[in-house]
Amino acid sequence: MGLCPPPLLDFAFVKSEDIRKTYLQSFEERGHRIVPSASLVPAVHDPSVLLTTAGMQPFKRAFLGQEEPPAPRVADVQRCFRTTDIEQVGNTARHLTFFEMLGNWSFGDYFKEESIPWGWELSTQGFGLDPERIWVSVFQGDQELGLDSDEESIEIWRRVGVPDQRIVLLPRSENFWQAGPTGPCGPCTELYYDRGEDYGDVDDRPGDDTDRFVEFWNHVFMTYDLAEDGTLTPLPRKSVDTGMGVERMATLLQDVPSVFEADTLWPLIELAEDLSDRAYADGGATTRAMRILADHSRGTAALIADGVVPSNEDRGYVLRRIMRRAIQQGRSVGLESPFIAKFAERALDLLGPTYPELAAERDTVLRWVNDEEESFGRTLDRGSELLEDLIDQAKQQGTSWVDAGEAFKLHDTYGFPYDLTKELLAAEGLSVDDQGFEELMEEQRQRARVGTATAHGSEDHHGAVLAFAAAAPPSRFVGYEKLRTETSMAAVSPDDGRVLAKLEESPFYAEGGGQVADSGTLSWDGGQARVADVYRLGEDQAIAMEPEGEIPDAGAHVEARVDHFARHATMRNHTATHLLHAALRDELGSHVRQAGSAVRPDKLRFDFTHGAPLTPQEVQKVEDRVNEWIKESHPVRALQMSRAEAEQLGAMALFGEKYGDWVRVIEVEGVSRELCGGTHVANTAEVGVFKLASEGSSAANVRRIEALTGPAAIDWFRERERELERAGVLLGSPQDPVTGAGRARERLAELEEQSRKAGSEDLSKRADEFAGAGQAVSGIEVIVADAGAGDQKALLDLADRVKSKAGDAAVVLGAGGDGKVALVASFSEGAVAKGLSAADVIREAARHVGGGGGGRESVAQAGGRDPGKLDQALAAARDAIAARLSG
RNA sequence: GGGGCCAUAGCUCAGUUGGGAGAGCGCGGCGUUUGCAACGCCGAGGUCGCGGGUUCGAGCCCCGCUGGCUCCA
Repeated sequence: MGLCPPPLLDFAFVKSEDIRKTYLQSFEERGHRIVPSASLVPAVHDPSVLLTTAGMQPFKRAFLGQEEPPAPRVADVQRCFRTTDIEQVGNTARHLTFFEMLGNWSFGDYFKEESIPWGWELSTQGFGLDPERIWVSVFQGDQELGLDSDEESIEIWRRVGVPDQRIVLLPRSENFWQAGPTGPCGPCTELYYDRGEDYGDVDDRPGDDTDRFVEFWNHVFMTYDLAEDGTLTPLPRKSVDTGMGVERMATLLQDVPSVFEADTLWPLIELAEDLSDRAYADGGATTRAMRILADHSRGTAALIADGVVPSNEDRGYVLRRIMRRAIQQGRSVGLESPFIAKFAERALDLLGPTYPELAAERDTVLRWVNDEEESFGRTLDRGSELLEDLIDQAKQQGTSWVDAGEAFKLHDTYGFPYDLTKELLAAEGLSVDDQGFEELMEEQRQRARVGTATAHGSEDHHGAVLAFAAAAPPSRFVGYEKLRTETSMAAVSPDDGRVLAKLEESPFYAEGGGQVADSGTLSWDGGQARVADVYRLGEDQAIAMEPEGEIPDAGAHVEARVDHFARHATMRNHTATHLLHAALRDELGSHVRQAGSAVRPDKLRFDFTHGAPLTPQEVQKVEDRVNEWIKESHPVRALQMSRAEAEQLGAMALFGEKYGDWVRVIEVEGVSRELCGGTHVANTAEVGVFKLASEGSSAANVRRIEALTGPAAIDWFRERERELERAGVLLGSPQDPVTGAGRARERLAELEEQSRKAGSEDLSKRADEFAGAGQAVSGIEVIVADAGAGDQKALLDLADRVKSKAGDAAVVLGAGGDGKVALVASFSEGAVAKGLSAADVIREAARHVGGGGGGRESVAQAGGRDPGKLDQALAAARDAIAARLSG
């Protein structure tokens, strides 16, 4: 290589900002288009991942050939989030959950010949790394794949000047990349930097799990398509996917021991030191806690800014977990809540220059972070109380441990961190069985996996539809302009009772952006079909139809007609959805973000992030606001503009937009702008009327509103009106149901009072009668009688009165009617003292009427189904009492 | 996607083989007190989340739903 030019960067002063700039500039100079980081929330079209876990994620569809890449050569810095190594964070010098990846990409453009030398050049000249300390790894080949070692890469490395002894061969597990069980894959080659023996052993090698050799740049060469049977077919367009971790590079270039000391994270550690009065370098536990706090709080800020909300499912749960871990670690070093917001703010300060879109969400981030810290505080308080009980129990029983099952329940059911359980127990000299706890955790994981595995099933069908659509050129969608078109059938294929069809030109909207697919008809010479569903396949679509008559051949002339009535209803609901979104943000705050929606002809459903139920006042204000906009007749337009323009105009973007040059923005003049591919009315007045029908929740911190517009809303009002009328008729005042109801209510109270009085008098009179009709046996007044009528409660009441009038008494009363029998027994203390048991007596009696019963010694009740035998039952009761008293 | 727990008076909750719906705080009235605090007595307040089922009988057992909490994927 000859003379090395002086490094562009001075180790001691290099900032992470310089690393990003150097990298991106270098690739820009090499013809790459620089694109902004995608959101941490992946595109809606990719349900396979929860979060953006790698730099290549946003380009996955481009690599798979399902989407056009923004350019043949692209470079970017991508924010990423990964929880696979979450347990390692804090323990090692390099593991993080949130990190940034620099990457350069070739979509069928350049390959190894360019990628490897550029990697070398930028590492040594751009970043000024010592060439002598750079090692590389190369794929060593794999028998199962039938591949030899990657000689091409080895040859190129030699050529740029890496000696053989610093080229290490690694197996498939390390240096062969694949996105999944099938699909594009290929060998990779990695650049390592030797940090010296201070960080490991003399005989360490790249690929070993120590901190001596730091992998800082991976180059993946997508070469083959891996089929299900394991065979490899060369890809028509070979691609390159590389990734360089910003934090790792900063660690190397700033010459600090771990990623936590690099400028991307250190200010967070400093904050922890300031607030806690403890030193990061102090010892194992403090160091670890501050590292976790730094990493997790940064991840928290980034996730929330990208629209994730703490919750108990999916990505919301990932967020909650790291938030709670961060809070707990903070507490463990003596921080006093609330403190997470301070870390989130500093994290946003750090991320802001690179990702202004994150910094813009500051208020939202702080709001959720404070909310969650508060609710976690409640969880901890409750858990502490439960744990106190366990500690008391253990002490009382004199044991030195707490059952693993109890500790697990504390964690599983009440969300109380296991670490904390152990810590608090240890302070009381108690322990818990770690292994038992782990076993219970494993069982829980097993259950979850089994459950998940049985859930999926329709993947095959999706694949079949994809394959069908791929066989013909993409359909032109004309549904924004036309609801009817004459075109020809591009492809037809039977599919599980229905028929898949593809049109050259289609007016049917395919399900997407929450809006359901259009319904309609297809007709051709010799038959017709109902359009049952329209599948969205990227930019393309396929139709599931239910034909009558002959099935047409591909190429047949067809007339496609959208059900315009349903379409127009859907358009009203879609525009209303945008109005609702805007009204919610106005009334509740800018933390409100769409979290899913369903726009259908009959109603609309809108999920959004918000931490509390809406008050009736809020509901009314939102409804009023939407109706005002409708009344004001705002024009609604669909605009095509560049992504940058849209951002500048402040269009509300949904999570996970794609890298398109042009975006479609729906503008409700003076009200809102949203990126949206759906169909809308031309003016808000067309919505007619908006009625919020229900407000509830779909997950923690996510509210769900269902609403109606136009005729559907009017139907709703009519239905209410009819109900009111019916109620009025029933209440005898059809004109004024409310007065009628008030009157009925008063009358009811009056009658109840009268009835109670009359009953009470009657009861008293009858009690006198029964009390006088007893028979004294061994000093106990035995009163057994048929009370005529009454339910359990009335009989009990009566029996108690009789008892209190008769002195020391054993009272058994029965009543029959309507196929049922009620029996009660009420015995005085004196009677019980003589060995009588009301429960025993009542059971004996109940047998005769085909029932059962029970109770306490002093009071018991029973029922039966044979009123005709009530006399026998009462006789049995009398006998039982007599037998007991005389015996 | 799969589990666990919870829902009883305005609030916090108790209610243990299924057998008369409770406590504390709060509220109202009366009393003691110059007044307040405190205390005493009396009282109002409940579709036991909703809907089914089992049973002679369900707050309690079973199923479904709604809402909340929580773990795992």
